[in-house]
Amino acid sequence: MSEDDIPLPGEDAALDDGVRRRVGPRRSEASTNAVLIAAYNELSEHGWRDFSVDRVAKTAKASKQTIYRWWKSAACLAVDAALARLADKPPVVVAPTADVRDRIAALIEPMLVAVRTGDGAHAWRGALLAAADDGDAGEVFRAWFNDKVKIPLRHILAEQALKGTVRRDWDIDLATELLFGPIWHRLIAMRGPVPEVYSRRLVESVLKALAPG
Amino acid sequence: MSEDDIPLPGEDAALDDGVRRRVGPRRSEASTNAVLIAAYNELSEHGWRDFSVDRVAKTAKASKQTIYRWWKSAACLAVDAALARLADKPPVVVAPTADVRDRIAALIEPMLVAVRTGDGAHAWRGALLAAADDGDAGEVFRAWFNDKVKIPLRHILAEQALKGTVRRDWDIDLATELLFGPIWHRLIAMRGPVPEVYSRRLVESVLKALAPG
Amino acid sequence: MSEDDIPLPGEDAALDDGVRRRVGPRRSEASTNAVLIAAYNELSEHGWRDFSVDRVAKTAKASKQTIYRWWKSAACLAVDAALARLADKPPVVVAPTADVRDRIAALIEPMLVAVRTGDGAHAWRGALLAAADDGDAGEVFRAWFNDKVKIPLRHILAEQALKGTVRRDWDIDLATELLFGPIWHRLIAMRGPVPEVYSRRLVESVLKALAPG
Amino acid sequence: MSEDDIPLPGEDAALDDGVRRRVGPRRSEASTNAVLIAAYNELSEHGWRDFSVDRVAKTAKASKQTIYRWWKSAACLAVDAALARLADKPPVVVAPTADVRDRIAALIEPMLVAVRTGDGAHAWRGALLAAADDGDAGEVFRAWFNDKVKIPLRHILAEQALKGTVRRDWDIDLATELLFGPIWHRLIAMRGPVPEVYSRRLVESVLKALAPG
DNA sequence: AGATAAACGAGACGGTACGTCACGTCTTAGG
DNA sequence: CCTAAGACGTGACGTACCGTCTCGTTTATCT
Repeated sequence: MSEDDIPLPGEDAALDDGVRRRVGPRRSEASTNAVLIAAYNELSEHGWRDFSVDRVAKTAKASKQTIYRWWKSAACLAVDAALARLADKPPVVVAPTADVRDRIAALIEPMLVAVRTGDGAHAWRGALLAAADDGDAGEVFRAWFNDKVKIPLRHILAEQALKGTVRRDWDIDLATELLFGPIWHRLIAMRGPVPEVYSRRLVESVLKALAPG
Repeated sequence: MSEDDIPLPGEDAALDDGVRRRVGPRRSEASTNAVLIAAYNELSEHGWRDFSVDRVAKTAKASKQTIYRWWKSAACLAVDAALARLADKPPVVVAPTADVRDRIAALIEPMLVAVRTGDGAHAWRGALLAAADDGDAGEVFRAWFNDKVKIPLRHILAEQALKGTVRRDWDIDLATELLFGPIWHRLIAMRGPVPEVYSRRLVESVLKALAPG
Repeated sequence: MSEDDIPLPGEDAALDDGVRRRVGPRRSEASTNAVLIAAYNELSEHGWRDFSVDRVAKTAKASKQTIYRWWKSAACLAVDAALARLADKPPVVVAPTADVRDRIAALIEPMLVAVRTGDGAHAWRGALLAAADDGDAGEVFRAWFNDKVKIPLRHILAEQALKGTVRRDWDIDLATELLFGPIWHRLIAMRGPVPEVYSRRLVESVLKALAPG
Repeated sequence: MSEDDIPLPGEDAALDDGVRRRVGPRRSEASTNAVLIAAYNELSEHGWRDFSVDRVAKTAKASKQTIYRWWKSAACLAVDAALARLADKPPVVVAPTADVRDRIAALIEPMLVAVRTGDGAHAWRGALLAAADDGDAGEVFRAWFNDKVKIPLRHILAEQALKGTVRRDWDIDLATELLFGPIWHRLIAMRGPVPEVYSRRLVESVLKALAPG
């Protein structure tokens, strides 16, 4: 969300000639980070319905103006905060030659790790609710989901279909739903944590559902 | 939620002998219904985060006190409103001798029908978010879910396990997650409607995941 | 207030002939007293603005219906409660042949005694405010004031005017104001208690203001 | 009340050196005035018990938050509103060499003028009740009373005592009570207006009570 | 002895207001 | 031009009372 509007310091917009584009200070990285961290904690402590921008501003020692300048809505901030926390972790790298089960598991692993702890579950539940409540926030979430899950999964399944381990009329929507739906069920509908040894089962059920024949 | 506290008029608590129960006016059925309907509409129009008890009270021509008297929280009211709407519809009846696929489909059909329309999807999305946000509301939802889905499904799967069409170590949690998770994914994460021809696919993936061998 | 509407038990309305007047139970004396006491305490604890009929009903174990049946408004109840407490005390009796100073002092003494204690001051302040706020309650108070103060004082002053110790054009309003105004000033404007040795001073200033010449 | 907390625009706090005091917007003068006027009207229309901050906010087009930010309580606002109205009028100026009767009369004249009209009487009755009901509001009123009445009167009486027209053991409390008590009696206890030609009589009774001998 | 009617306790009801909190916008002064 | 601070109008929160009402019980009088 935020990164799309105005470049963070460092990754300044390319200016073709010597013409100056903007004067004055750029977006403050310190402030941005403080807000994201405060928002994440706000989510994990107060959930989505009681998520308060006022409180985030106060704990981040940022002004509300600053928050509203860079995020469209509280919901966008909430989703951004959860995604930013996810992006902080080192990515799970799996060789393209690895077992298909491991490669699919790598797509859900980061989220599963994130919601393992109580705080993480609370925060992610809140972010999900924000994405469900608000159109813009929903788009932010779905853009991430498309990028990090749907497209990679599509590649994997296309490959497997060629190898014959996946039926020819495989459906990417069915696959993603079977992979993530159970997580949402645990997180949202059951309001519980997501158990540790879980990813294998999810991968298994996807592969069974997509198995040829 | 509401029905548990004080009986609605008509379904008065059985009194064995002449023992007096309560004096004074009973809970107003008209008011209860008006509130439930108004809450349902509020959910479908404003979603969960902007769900306003003030507005519900105003449109139902009820006082907020009356609402808070009978529902623990706005979230409980939201969930109750969605469940009440569901309970209004004639239940899907399937003979115990029917095909297992039809019997399982009957468990998800009411919800699928409810979220088919735009309003229904909005309202149920809101109710789900409410159940996710609030502990009490979550319990109301899970009690319903247990009653109407989990227990019936357990019966069916136990039967099938005896027949050998379902593996012996079947897991009721896996089954419910595979049945409903995809619906939550569509409704919450994708913020979209749930497609018409869907229930067969859900049933199929469950049966595949639970198939013996 | 209350006594005017329906007779208390015992002082039943005279019925000329054998014609039936009313059936059923009469006004409950126990309930009436409990309400008056509870109202007095309510006044002394919560003042007038936070005087709550609900609370009075609860502490008197009376129903609100019963209260509203016998008193026009909360203000009337408040004034009635204070006056009833005053009427409980044995009246100050002074012989008509006593010194004029003592006879006038006897008119203010009961009130001065009542507001000597902290509770009494609170309660009477509340009752005064109620009488000031509400027309009906004001009438109740003024009726009492007229009965117990103004008329007796008028008698005394008329006598004294004949004797020549009071100017011929004496003004009953001036007299009552000088007698009670200072009490209101202490009670209302200064929010304080009324000092012990006070009545002599009040009487003195009245007599000085009304002295002939 | 209000003026003490944060300076109104214009009367900014003196800053000795270049030290910064506060950033951000200052208290809105327009809003303050609108609230005071609305509160005065609210008092005169609804009295004290039915004084509604909601209504004041609505008619002043101000938010309740703004009201509670600058006034401790509804009672404080009520007293402030009446005092502000009084302060608007040009003060009654009397030369220190004028007749003592006129100088004392000047102390009660503004209030007498204020309560001459029906609206004024209603509003001031309300303000008095507010000051009687609430400790903080009482202090605001008494501070004003001390400033504008008690201290000036003390000066006058001290002078007169030296001249011998007032007894040596004069009592400032007795004096103020005799001056204002009758006004409260009319306003509060009798719920009536205060008659036009009144101030002379009040002054007279004070001087008589304090006369030497 | 019923039957009748009123008073009672309890408390639900539609309202209004409370005092607080958060929203998103706007204003000020510093860097 | 960004930032922190924070005042502003708007409106919702959950609670407390208002005065009216509806219950089922109790009590007193009349047939």
